[in-house]
Amino acid sequence: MKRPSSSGSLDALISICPPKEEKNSKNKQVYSREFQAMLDGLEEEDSLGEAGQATEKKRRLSIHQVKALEKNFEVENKLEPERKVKLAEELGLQPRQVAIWFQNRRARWKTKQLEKDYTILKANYDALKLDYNNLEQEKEALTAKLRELKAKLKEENSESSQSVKEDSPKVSQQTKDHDFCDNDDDSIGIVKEDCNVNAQLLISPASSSPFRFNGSSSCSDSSNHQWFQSFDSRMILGNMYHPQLVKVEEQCTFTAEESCNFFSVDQAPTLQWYFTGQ
DNA sequence: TTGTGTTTTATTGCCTCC
DNA sequence: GGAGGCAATAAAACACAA
Repeated sequence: MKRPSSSGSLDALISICPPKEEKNSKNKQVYSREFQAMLDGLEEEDSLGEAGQATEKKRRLSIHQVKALEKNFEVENKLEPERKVKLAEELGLQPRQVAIWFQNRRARWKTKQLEKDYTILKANYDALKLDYNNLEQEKEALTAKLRELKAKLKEENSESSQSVKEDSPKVSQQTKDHDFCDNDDDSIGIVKEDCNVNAQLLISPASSSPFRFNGSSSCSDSSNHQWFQSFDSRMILGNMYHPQLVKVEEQCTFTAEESCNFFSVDQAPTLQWYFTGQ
């Protein structure tokens, strides 16, 4: 027994021959109370040897005892000394047995609690993972869309520049003068006033958080990178969107020339395939 | 019936608190 | 220093398939 130096030694001796307990919990359920009491009496006699000596045998608590202990555990999972003694008296157990039962019960409860916590954490993790996967898919879809748009833009640019060259070299020169991205500070000033884009972007319905961009974005900087940043910030703030998207867009780099042509005053209408007419 | 895995009861050793 | 809590573990009791 634990701590034999203290009161444990007496408890140890007594607990070797615990009071009335059924040998088999099944018996308790099968027989009547009176008959069971008789059986218990016989068992108790059995547990004491012929000379009344204690035979060391571990015994399970009766269903009744366990139920009572469970009830008490529900009320308070720790035992004050008075409660322990009272409970022990009520159930015909040694206070030490009650204490041990509570101790073991607390250990079981803790294990179950850990399992519960693990289940909850795992569910959260799975949900997050699913969300992440959806975002990844969304990211890929957007990247593909961007690539497609860039290709179309390039195509349009090459076509229009060819036709302009053929029609009038003077107009071509004018276009060049107003070009947004000639790295000239003055030209940027012009673009600031004129460059205004109304775009509507529809994201695939498979998206976990489908959003609709309906933006009017003014170019405030010659850097295409920064333009995309402000563009995305609006989307994120307006749609509670995830930050990953910002990263995606930041990674999708237009070359300086591409972005310049994109916002060239003269070439704004070349995005007609992209606008919805709103 | 028996082997094996699980559950329950009890012990041990260490730690903290008063 | 004693009381009590906890983790780890032993051992008995139990459940169950083969």
